[in-house]
Amino acid sequence: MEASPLNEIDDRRTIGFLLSDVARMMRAAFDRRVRRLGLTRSQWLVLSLLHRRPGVSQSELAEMLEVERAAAGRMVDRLERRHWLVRRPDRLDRRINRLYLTAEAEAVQAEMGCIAVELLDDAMAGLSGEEREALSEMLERVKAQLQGMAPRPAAPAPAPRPDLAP
Amino acid sequence: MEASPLNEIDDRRTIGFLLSDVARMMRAAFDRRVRRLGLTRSQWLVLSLLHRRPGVSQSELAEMLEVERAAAGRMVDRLERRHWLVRRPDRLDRRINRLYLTAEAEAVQAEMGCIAVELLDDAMAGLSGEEREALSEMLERVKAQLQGMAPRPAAPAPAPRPDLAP
DNA sequence: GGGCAATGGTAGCCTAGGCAACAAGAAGCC
DNA sequence: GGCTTCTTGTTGCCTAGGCTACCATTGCCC
Repeated sequence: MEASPLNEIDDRRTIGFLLSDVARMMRAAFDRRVRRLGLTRSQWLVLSLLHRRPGVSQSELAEMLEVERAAAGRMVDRLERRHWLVRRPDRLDRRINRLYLTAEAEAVQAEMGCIAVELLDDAMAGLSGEEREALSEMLERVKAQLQGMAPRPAAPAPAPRPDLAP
Repeated sequence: MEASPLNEIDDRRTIGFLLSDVARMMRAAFDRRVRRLGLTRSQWLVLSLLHRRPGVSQSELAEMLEVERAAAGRMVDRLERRHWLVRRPDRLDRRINRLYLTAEAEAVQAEMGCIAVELLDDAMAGLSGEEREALSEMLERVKAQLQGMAPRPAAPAPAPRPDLAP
């Protein structure tokens, strides 16, 4: 690290900036490719999630997206306003909204998935298979580290992911 | 029946999601650590840039941040409103605003730099030096690839101007 | 039963960024 | 000179997300 030519900007080369740059550029590229469908990357993420788990609640959605409940709620607002999904009250617990895709959303969802895969392939074109493997493995480690640094809301439950099927 | 043998896309493990997750978490962690100073990560980025290049124009700033001019302009608005920087008109070109840090900003800038380095160190704690090197090298390659895919302002124009010169 | 804590969802305010349209100014070209 | 074109910056509208405070409902515990 002492070897870094610190005199000027090593800055933008720093992993932190690189990470945020790459993430932003990927989101932008995705949004650009799918704008004609009237959706964004984040919205597609919700759709694809709901496709595989119809009926989740907003809180569950938020947790799966790793996002605040408020943000998830607003996302649902936007998607509902455009008829990509519907909220339906839970029978037993009147606090809960259960979320279901509309037919059109189901139709579009798959197409978006293809686009996502294509984009990822394009973006990773410069990396070999092994490198991609290594990259995602390292990113997972970094993510785990960051999760450990996050402000744990309550219980630091170590392995609370047994089975969520009711 | 939490999908383990699921042929569906690995979802959250996919490099794309990992990237955006990690980037978001790093930004969040940074913001959390420096909120007491009244700044965010993005704002600090501007400050540190202006520290080393006082007098840049907004367009130059936008370019260095790799962000739209509008976004940069609003960032400058916020920072000016809180007296972290000042706009000063260029003598020769009345379109241009030149940007300069205030004294307080200069003072804070360094401290934030330390926090950034600390955070990065924490986040990367699980990676060896070589791995960090490899990671940033790969990210740079991905970024270059994405830049190549971006809508180049110059060339790709399909000549939407059917020659209006008489 | 009744009270209190936890949970689910919403609304308000904030930063951050994209895209598009525009005004003012500067530059280039007759 | 004047006309056209490019640049710089701003504004408006949009998504996206964080944080806080708040309401309604549920559950828990006594």
